[in-house]
Amino acid sequence: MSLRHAVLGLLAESPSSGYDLLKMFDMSLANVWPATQSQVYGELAKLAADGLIQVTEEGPRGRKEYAITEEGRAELRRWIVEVEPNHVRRSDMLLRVFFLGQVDPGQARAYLRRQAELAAAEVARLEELARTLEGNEDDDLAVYGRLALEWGLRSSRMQREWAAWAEEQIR
Amino acid sequence: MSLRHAVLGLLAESPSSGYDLLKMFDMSLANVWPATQSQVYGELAKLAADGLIQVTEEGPRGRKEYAITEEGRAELRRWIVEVEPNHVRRSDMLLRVFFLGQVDPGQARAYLRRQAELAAAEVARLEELARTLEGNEDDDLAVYGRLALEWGLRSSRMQREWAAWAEEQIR
DNA sequence: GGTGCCATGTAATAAGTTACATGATTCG
DNA sequence: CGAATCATGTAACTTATTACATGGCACC
Repeated sequence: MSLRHAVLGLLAESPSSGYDLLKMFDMSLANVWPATQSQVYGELAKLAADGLIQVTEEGPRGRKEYAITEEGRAELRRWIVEVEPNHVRRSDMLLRVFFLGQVDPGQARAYLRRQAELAAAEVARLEELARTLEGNEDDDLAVYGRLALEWGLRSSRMQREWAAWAEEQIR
Repeated sequence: MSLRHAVLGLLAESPSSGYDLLKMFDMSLANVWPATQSQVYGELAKLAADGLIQVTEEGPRGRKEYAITEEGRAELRRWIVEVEPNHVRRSDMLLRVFFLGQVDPGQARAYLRRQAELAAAEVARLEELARTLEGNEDDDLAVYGRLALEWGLRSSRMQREWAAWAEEQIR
């Protein structure tokens, strides 16, 4: 049920329309919890039905602005502090590693080299993103988003180094 | 479509029944691509219908042993070397980080401390697992599984250190 | 007047989880 | 003979993806 809490979390920051939320998903949550348009609109309807958010304004073109309710805020806090993050993580990148014995060693090394390159590119992308965000420490989302970004950086660097190490192991 | 390739990969190693595969999923792939019983049996039926695997033996209690076909092996190799791993990764642990401004700083720090502890426990679990597996380098799965295990170790250590760092940032 | 963006929704499909349902065989 | 384990399958539900469908408004 994390999509629900992602929407709730964004609305806790500021009232927004589905369209606004979609942009926020693409800009700030894309690396952590991507969501599609159809998911967002559907979830907004359910959250409103459950009283966790409300329509506060209707604008042009059928625009509906939603705001979080007190009940919604309580639910968000409960989720943050009481619900254990679910630690199951699927990785088809690692799944392929298990089966690298099925291809020849040259291909296996090439696969790992490619993963190292992708990770290096990701490090560059995130470093660039960090520069873009620099100084923008106004809202909570930006402050705590930086912590998440740092996680991404460390994770990508780790993957780059692991892949290089793993390639070495295949002889 | 990774479940399909996970099953194919295990069958490439040795012919097995659904029941056998389920145990392999729980033992070796649990951290990388978990699967449930109903998924495995369903996928076996589809793979057989598509000619990528075949029933090679019927045992007691309706046991059906499946083996990969040449077609299946080709598809597995194609997937390993030609299909780009999908790099989207959802993390409700990091999603909560974005919204830590919604709870008080003490709770935010407690959250990060808890994540550091969970990561430390995971490091211990994987180190123990590495010791258990030591010397067992007979089959490809064990050899390449070690590479995946190393990824898990590095990842958990990174997370432990990141969480400790992040907790420090909240003042 | 037309292009681009704002804005919302639905439908179909795929993937994953949980629960239900059943029965055979082995071993002590 | 009873318990544990082996063994397979189906159904209901939830979550996520992709595609379809529609139309208003602003600005040039």
